[in-house]
Amino acid sequence: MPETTRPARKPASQYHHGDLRRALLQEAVRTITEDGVDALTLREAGRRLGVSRTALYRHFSDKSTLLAAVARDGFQRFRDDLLRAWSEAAGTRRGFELMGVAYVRFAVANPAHYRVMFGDYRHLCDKDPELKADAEAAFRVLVEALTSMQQAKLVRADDPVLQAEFVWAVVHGLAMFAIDGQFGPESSTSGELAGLIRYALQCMRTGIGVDTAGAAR
Amino acid sequence: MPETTRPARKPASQYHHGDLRRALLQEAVRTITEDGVDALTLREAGRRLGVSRTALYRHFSDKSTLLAAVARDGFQRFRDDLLRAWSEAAGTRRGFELMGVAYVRFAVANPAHYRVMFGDYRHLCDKDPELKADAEAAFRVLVEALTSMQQAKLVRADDPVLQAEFVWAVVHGLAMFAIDGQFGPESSTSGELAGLIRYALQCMRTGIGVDTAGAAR
DNA sequence: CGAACGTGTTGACGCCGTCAACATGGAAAA
DNA sequence: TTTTCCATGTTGACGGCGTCAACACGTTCG
Repeated sequence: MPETTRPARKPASQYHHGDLRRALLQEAVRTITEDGVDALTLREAGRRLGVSRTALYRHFSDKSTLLAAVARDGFQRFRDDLLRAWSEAAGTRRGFELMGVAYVRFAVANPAHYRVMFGDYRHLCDKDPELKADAEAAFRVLVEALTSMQQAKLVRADDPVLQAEFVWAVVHGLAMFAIDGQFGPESSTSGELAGLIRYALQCMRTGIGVDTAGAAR
Repeated sequence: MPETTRPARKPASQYHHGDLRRALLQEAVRTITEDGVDALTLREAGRRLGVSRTALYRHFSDKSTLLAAVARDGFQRFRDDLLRAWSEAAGTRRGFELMGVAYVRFAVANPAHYRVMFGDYRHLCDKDPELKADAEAAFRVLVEALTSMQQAKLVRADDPVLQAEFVWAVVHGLAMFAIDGQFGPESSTSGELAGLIRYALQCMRTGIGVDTAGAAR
């Protein structure tokens, strides 16, 4: 009758929650996504889960460790999204663009979560060393996509890490525009944003493409 | 001493501070730069200035309004830096690159301040509408530089705002790398960073330059 | 002179993160 | 089986925080 693994049971007595760590992480992500990171409160999270205010300390050493876990969760979902988009047309220019769109879409759909991931990355890494591995795993999707495109002669055969860092910079910047609206004089109509994305993709393609004169300097 | 429940008060000479608003802003910038935004406390700021914990409320409506003022201050210095770098060789490719370097240098020199500026831009704009104007003024430096380079036929004559947004995205991404270290496998030796910057500048130049085949799509 | 007002002060409130001490109950050891 | 142990959850307490209300001071202007 039990569903999953052995520790999965919460009978009459709810003294032990079952998987409080997971529930706390999930609740934190929900709160951050819905109301922003400032709205995240250990006490309130406990309240919502029907658990006391300090129960959390059995699973996270303090608040910023919880935040680091939120960031890790973000990088994992993020990597999944990128990978899914890429594998929809892997090895092609279209797959690459799908990945770019998936990137911006993630940031737009989870702006607060995205900000946690990149807002104080260094400090969070100190709190949970595994965060770095998750972040790098997401980044590696991009590096490997570029590597395979290099083999297909779709982009110039530069150092793929450098190339990936450049591409990341562009797409991250686009994501920030999408999240924050723009500095530019006027409206943030979604058409504007789409135009910017198209333009940036074109510049990027020209910048790293093979169909271009090589490198000076 | 007369007797009317009179607690110790400051000497009359210091009762009015003179320019408390400016001092508070300056102190907030200092704290954020030295110890990060989480270390900023209204009470502590008051303490450091020898002023009571609520004196601040005569000059800022709440804490995030103070933060918005910090961001404005940042955008103003930022604009100055960009403008100074550009005018060192205005109208030339070199001036443009100097500007890029100045951008990253600002972010590296003031990482926490930089994060306040871009961390929750939208929310801060709600708190102080003039922030938007300051941010746009900084952005305009870039737009105007590109415009003048278009006239000199140093870059392609695309919509200068779109072009500036693309360039901003690249440089902002580089700045994030510089602040956070990288995701990439290895160390963030300053040589690594310099290499990335050089590579990105080259890609960017190819991407927006005139010496390239025009636009597809 | 006195009233009004901008500026700075104290007191109080409720919320927060965190620590220490205690309670509980399932699993391992006896 | 019974006993012990330990991971997990609870209550109490502490100091710090942002903010509001009420009050004090000193300048300025009628």
